[in-house]
Amino acid sequence: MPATIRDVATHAGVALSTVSYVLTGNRPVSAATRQRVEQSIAELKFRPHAGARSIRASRTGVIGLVVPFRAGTSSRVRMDFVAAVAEAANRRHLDVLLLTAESGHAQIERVVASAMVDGLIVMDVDLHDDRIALVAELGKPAVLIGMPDQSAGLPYVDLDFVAAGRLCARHLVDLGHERIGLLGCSSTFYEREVAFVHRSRAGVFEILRSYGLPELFETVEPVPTGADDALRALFGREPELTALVVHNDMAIGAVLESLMRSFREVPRDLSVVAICPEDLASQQRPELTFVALPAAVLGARAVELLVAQDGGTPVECELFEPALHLGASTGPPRRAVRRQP
Amino acid sequence: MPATIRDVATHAGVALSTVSYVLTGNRPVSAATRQRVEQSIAELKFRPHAGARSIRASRTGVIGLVVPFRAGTSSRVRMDFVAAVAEAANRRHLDVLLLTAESGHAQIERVVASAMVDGLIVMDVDLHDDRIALVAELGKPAVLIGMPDQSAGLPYVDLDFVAAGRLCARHLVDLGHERIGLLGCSSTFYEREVAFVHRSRAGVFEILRSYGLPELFETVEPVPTGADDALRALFGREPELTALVVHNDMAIGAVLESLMRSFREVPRDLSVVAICPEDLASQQRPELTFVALPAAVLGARAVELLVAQDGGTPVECELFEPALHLGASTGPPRRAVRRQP
DNA sequence: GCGCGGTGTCGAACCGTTTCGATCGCGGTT
DNA sequence: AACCGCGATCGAAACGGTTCGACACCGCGC
Repeated sequence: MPATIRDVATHAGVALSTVSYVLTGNRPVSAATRQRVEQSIAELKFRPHAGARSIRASRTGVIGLVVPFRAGTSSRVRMDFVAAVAEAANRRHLDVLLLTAESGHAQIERVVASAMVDGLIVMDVDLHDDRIALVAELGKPAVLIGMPDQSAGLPYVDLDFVAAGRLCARHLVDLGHERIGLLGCSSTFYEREVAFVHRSRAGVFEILRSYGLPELFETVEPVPTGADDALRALFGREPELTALVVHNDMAIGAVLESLMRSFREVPRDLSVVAICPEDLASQQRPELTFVALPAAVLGARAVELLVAQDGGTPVECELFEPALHLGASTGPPRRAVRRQP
Repeated sequence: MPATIRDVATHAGVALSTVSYVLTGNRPVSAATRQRVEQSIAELKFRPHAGARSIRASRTGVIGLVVPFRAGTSSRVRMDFVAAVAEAANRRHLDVLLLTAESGHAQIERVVASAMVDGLIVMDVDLHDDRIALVAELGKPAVLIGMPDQSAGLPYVDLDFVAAGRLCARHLVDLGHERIGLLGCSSTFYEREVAFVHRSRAGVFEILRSYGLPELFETVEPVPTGADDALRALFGREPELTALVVHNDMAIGAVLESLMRSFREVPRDLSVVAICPEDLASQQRPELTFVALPAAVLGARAVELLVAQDGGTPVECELFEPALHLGASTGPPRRAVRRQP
């Protein structure tokens, strides 16, 4: 029912191939002919059939976004990434195919092997991620969002979470804190060795160790009492706790609320620094000192690295330098002591 | 480079068309032949080329999910819907193309006209939504998530938000509350006439009016002070406020926290009932009395209505009956008065 | 022994596009 | 006047599948 390129050719009185050249620009067409063809295209409301096109052109204009929606991880950061990738793709005139199957191997393989996508962006990367080997051997352009331990030659973009962890811990140490706790994501993240949670913890611990401070760490589980439980455990191990690093965008609000309920005032009784998206930090009371997680930038950058690969550009990774933004949630401990490493 | 159907045919020693029949099942094939062909398919790791297939079969196995990521609406409910649709689609062996362009007309038209999708699911429907006319005249199967004022013959699934609003208000009235406030979404939602926020307000107001109670309403803007501002405005208009309906999944936590900061205890000083996803309600302190927003069910149902349309089933809409779940956040006001309509 | 219907398989046409090689018309050289 | 070069256009062959009509083969009843 819809018009085909043949209909356009007939209507414009030219050869079918000429229409194609107008469409693709793969050969020069005289201005007069081009105009006639374009008019016919408009009149017939012609749209090239994406499938037919993909078969010869061997590209689809679609990128696959691998983002497993695992149960209980409806994180807001993830959503920011998806939105950023989609927007960046649209700017490049690409569409986005969502690949959300939980253990997505079969889906990834199918979608690539049947030529539905030109490339892949893989989110939610683990340190040892068996999807990486799969994606690498599929031979399509691909970019990881998140730095794995070995990337099998795939490019990645990521925030330098080790540096982010260091930044948070050092800021608190510099303020004079000696008992600093880390609240992370849910324990399943650590068991699965999700890259970013591991790295931020490594960065925090590195600083604490270098100052001879204890490595206090608790996960925050995605249950109603998660924040309460974690804080109770932390204070149980170290009653003198004076500062907190929080790397868990879903739990930040609950942590602050839990502190309020237990009558600990931030930052008077407890300093808090978070690793989270900027707007999330500025929505809290008090406004947080935080290391920004620039999901929009990373997502957009991933798309750009992906399209660059088509151009044959050699693989390049990008690790973004984190920055600490001072807010109203950190200050010196009650009895400040400045330490030397 | 990848194997084609011709390679498989040669390898298996059968005609090309026979392989196709094994693949599609469009004609009977003897068990012996089928087995030989399947073996060849496996050995050659053959995958039918999706584009080539789509051209004759005139279906792609992809559905388009229209979900504009408008700035500042990174709502968690939206994410739940996306996840639910994706999961339901996967179960049906369909893939999901994300259509997120902000004013998506051009993108929707392009994707449908170039035969990239077999059907559309449209989220985030407004009362008067000009995308509906567009989608309707494209002539592809489509399902709306959200009930518009006129659906132009398109089927929709939605929670009955008017009934949900009534349920919340009536529950509070039944408990004896006489000064009930409604906290809605951001004002842009009401200006755009997003369907669900309008309907829930209509339902709440309907009950309040029928009991002769004042219609107290404030929007909660997506800014750090949004919840504080809204509550201050509400108490400014009605200092005797004893109950709250909250329909804003992004603000619930902030509202509760703001109440706590102003030393109002829930439900002793103020009853709160929310319209939100179940797990969000049970994550709050105290656990909320709420009307569940069953995103997973609605999303899955939308996919089913979509695939049913291919079978030529006549269009059917589904409006889900809301249910009130009692939690610990509602109770009688300090001085209970039971009212008659 | 022969025609019959039904099953399985084959070859060829077709889907809508891109792309290759060839042709055509034209102005400028020699 | 014949020739060359060149840009614009054309026709036909791909691309990787699906589908239609025909045909070969089989056991069956007469």
